[in-house]
Amino acid sequence: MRFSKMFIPTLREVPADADAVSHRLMLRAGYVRQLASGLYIFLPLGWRALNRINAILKKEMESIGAQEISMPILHPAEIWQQTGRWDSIGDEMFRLKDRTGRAMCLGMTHEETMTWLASREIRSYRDLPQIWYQIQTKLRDEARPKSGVLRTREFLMKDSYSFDADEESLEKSYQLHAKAYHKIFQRCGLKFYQVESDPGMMGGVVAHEFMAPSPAGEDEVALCDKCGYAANVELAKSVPSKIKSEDRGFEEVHTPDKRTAQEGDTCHKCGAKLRIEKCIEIGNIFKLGTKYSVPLKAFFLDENGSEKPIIMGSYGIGPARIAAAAIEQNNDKDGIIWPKSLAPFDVEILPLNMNDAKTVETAEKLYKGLKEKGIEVLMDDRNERAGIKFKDADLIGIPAHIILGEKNLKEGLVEIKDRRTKEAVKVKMEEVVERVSVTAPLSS
RNA sequence: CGGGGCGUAGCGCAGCCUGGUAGCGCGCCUGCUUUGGGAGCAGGAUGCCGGAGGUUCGAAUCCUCUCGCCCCGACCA
Repeated sequence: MRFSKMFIPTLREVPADADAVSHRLMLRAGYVRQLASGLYIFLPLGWRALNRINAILKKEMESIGAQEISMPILHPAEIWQQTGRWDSIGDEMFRLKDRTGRAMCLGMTHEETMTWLASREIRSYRDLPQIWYQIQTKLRDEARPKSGVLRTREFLMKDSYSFDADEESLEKSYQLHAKAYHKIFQRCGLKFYQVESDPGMMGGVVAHEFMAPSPAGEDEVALCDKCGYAANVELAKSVPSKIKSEDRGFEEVHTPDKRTAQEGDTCHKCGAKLRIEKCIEIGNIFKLGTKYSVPLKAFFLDENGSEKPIIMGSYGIGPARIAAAAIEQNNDKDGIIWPKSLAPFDVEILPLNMNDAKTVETAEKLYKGLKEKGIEVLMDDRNERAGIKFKDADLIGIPAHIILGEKNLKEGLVEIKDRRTKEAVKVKMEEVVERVSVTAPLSS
């Protein structure tokens, strides 16, 4: 795409309201704009990055046999009343009435609708197992939206739901998801941990969260570097350090079976010191059992003809959180440094002087050549000064820059620069396309 | 929902304490010059000072109410 024709409103100055690094950079680099508290508009660059994440999600979900469907986001109250969550969830649920006065709500998640579907369509053990997923909007009236795109009131979520005949089969579905999640986050270039977590309102027995370490995160994870134990501090098993508890004095009320792990505590498994790290929750997986299938009457007949509730699991990933976490983990003073798999474009061409015929001609040739190789190219064809192009390119964070300067061109050379290392190599014009197509990922 | 902060030009801010009819930087528009790290000169446009009510001869400034946004906490499929 041509920069001159694309809507990329970069900001020189830091918007006052943005605090988290990812939030600041997404605003400055022209990826998002805020409509209201907790409501974000994704601009062309932001939407491209999100779609790259979604493509990875789809591919990895399909590879474990999950089937994509699409659920409404407007739900009738009845199904939520049947599972009891209509009453157990408070102000966080957006509620409304339709014109006839029927109570409705906006979907915070889709266990109810998915289970409703299963209850109508799945009758026999022969229909199982199933995994259904969608990438769908969720709405939650958050008490406090914060940190840009990290905690919003409306957001996209990849949510999948497994339907199995028994516990062993559920375990398989659960492990398939865990493995797929590892692949997904690896492909997204994230540093992350899988940790034990509190099922919370979901009401299952087993749950894990996928956590991307970042100071902007809202969660804390207790990690043992020695034996690999990792859990959300909310339920991490740990041995409190004596010295520490004495320091805290008598104000501290000890509740031994339910305490939050703290820095300095020791691992209950191996006795080594636990480390606490702030993290962004980028995904979670839950074993739900029959919590939803029983109230919504999602039953099937087993081999012996006896009626049993479907055993369920549910699994979520927040694409916008992946994007934000990737930025949190990959940036420098000049801007974003996208992992190659998530960048809105593979390479950016910077023709420094658009008034120089040779520069323009070469840029056009490279632009065409790269596109023919299936490489996503952004060409900064604006009639701007070199400095502005460099600054914007660094901000936007496309991993590779091809720099066309007059002097180099006279010798038939162009520069290929790595956004992360800032190292540039001079390459013969004719070799550029070949060279870049080796390093840049073809969009897959 | 508790605590704190902030709403003045597209963005960042000053002005408010001590009322007198709105300013700076960047951006934007025009022209010329410039073109390897956010250019120079010359001209130009832009404000319901978040909203409502009040005090006053006079309100961005003082008072009351209200709306919005951010941060801390509580909360959080």
